[in-house]
Amino acid sequence: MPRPRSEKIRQSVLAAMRRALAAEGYEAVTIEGLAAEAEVSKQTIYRWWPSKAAILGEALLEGALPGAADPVPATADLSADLRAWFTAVSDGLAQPEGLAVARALIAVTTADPALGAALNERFAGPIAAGIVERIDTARAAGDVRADVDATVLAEQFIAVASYEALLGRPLDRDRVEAVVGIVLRGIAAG
Amino acid sequence: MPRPRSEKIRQSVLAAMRRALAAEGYEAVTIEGLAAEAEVSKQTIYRWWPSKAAILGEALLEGALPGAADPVPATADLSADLRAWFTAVSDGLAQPEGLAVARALIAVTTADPALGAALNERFAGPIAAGIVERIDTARAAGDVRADVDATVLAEQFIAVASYEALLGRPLDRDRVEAVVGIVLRGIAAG
Amino acid sequence: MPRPRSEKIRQSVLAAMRRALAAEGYEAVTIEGLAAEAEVSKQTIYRWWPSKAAILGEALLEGALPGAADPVPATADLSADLRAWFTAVSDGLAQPEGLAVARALIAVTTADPALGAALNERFAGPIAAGIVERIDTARAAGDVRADVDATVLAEQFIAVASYEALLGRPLDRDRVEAVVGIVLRGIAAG
Amino acid sequence: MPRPRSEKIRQSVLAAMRRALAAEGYEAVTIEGLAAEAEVSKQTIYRWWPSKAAILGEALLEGALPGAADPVPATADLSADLRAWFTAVSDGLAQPEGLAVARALIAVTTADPALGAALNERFAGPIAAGIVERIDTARAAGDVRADVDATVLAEQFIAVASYEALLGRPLDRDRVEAVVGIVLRGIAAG
DNA sequence: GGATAATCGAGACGGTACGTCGAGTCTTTCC
DNA sequence: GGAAAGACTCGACGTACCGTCTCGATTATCC
Repeated sequence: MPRPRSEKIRQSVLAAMRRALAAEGYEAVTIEGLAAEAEVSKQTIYRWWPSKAAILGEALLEGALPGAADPVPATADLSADLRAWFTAVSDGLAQPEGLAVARALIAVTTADPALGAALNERFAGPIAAGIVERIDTARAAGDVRADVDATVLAEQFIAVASYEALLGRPLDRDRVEAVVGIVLRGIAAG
Repeated sequence: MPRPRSEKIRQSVLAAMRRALAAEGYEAVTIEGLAAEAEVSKQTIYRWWPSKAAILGEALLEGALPGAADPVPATADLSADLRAWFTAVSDGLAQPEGLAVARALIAVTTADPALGAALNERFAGPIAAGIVERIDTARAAGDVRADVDATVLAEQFIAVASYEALLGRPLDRDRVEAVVGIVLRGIAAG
Repeated sequence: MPRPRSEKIRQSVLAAMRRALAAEGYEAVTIEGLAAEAEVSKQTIYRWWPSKAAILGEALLEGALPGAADPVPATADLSADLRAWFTAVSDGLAQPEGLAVARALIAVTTADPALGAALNERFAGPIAAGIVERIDTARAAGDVRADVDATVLAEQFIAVASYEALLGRPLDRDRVEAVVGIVLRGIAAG
Repeated sequence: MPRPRSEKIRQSVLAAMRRALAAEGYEAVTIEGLAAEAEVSKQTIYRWWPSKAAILGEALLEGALPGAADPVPATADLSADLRAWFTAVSDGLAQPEGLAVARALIAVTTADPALGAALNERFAGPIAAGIVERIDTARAAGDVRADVDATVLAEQFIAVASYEALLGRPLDRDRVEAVVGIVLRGIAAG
């Protein structure tokens, strides 16, 4: 009997969050401002989301996520694949929205580590999984040493990307090359 | 001619910042709370520091900084040296204060990228320099490939440490081992 | 649609103002103190009143006002009537609250002449009107000279009362007698 | 042996007070502003004056005081004399500085009745004395009834002037005429 | 002609209040 | 019952003056 939650409202709040994120940065976003921007009452926001961070999480889940949208290619050439993928990620972080989103994710995590960890799991998890899978394929093909921990490696890429986003200093071609080069040699089969 | 600035007050504010950081996290720190904790008037804080972040910066410059206090050893064994250093850094981030400080640094950077970059330069810079120096020594000794960019490598370590601090998931022995292992093989001479 | 303004809060702020006025005097009244005393948030006060003076004005409009409560009697004896009325006014100013209110009115006026003039119009106006009316009646009865400006006369009484309130030196019987005596003779019909 | 108090400084503070009074009104005057304006240190002000009001008092004692500078004329015509004097007083209150000074006096009194009473005694006293003297002369000449209390009468004039200053509505020719007319008839000998 | 002692400028300092902002919660009315 | 509108409490913001407190640096006097 009760009136169902309005999907339109939900979308307009998430959209407002995405816009605000790019425009002012996560810390500067206020629930009040979001409500005004989305033409929704504060109460409605508080009814459906427990925190600003939760809105961010939902907004990211539904919007384009830099990195998430970049699946690791799987040609026969591991080196070229990683290079291509990492380049795509860097390009994503070079876009204003991509940078804003990544930073927002970092900001949330410093404020609420538990939630941050959950969000991270949600977003970085699949990315890491993609890399691990690609490495495993390469290992099966004999291109990668048997004792390499693919998880550690995936995290290394993610850490570098995250750090560069934090500093707002996206990696250029050369640095991508250098990072991939070092790591690849580190894991290449004897 | 006027009464000189009180060094005692300065120290007590910085100490209050360090205590608050460990106890509540950077975002939860309040100028008002700081003033109360340091038994100093708000006005005095506003007179000498332009922002919460500036206090943090100064507090870090004068207090123990995790990582900064850990110089890279320089024995004949590059592998052992990096392992020892990175272990020390990880241990620093496993301490509550070390973790709090690192997270605070990250939080500041998301809120004010320019200032964050400056602080980062100030703190991460010397650390990176230490690593670069160690690598160069190793290169001179023929242990490292000539074409390796030591700067990229240093940043890789810092990025990993930073990312782990962000997630509050300090590296254990095995992960340190894995990271150093991969990187080392990646740069090892022929 | 929104929740309506709370009348209870409004009353409790006005009451706090009246209490504070009598206890400490207008200048010593603080918005912060008012909020605490009325158990209301500062924000709520700022939402509804633009200034301390505005609260005072409203408080007076609704509370007992010395002088306002004393209508000019209208027996056949003009002299007795004015004497009785002016005695009542003096008695009002001899009460602590009456004195506090009168002084507050004066204090507001020195700080914000425009507002003060408005308040004065609001409070002194009706009083003056009462006197003017009584004089006109007397004039019709042939007790007062035709050329007397009743307005000037009314203001003379009010000015004396105001001045005595300012100095906190309420008029005693004899002075009331003297003032009324002089004025009455001055206006008596030939 | 010690260096004596600087008269120059004293004067410059008093001058600053007079200027500030006319420019912003008594309540808006701050010790800090006074110090800046007079190019004197706060400490020096606090050394020599216990309060803002004390500075005002001293400034008035030495500066031109409206009314104080207007002695009651003493020709043979009491009516003309009072008219002339009260006109002069009204004119003084019509000047910006005169008005500012009178209002400042009133403001001080509402804030600190005791000090206000003292200042009033100091300033209004001589004026009242002048009127009383003139009335007494007139009485001796048989122009004024024997039973008239000259003090009450003097205060009546002062009260009217004060009230008009408070409201910032200086008396014009006609009102001066009306006030003096009523009072004079009220005290005229049989 | 120094020594000396209070004056003075500058401004640091602990307070108190200012007026504003946003976080969350609550209440009313409309749909 | 969902939603808009906005009243309400709370806590922090950054600012302005208050009155007190050091600090040199600067004079007048008096030996």
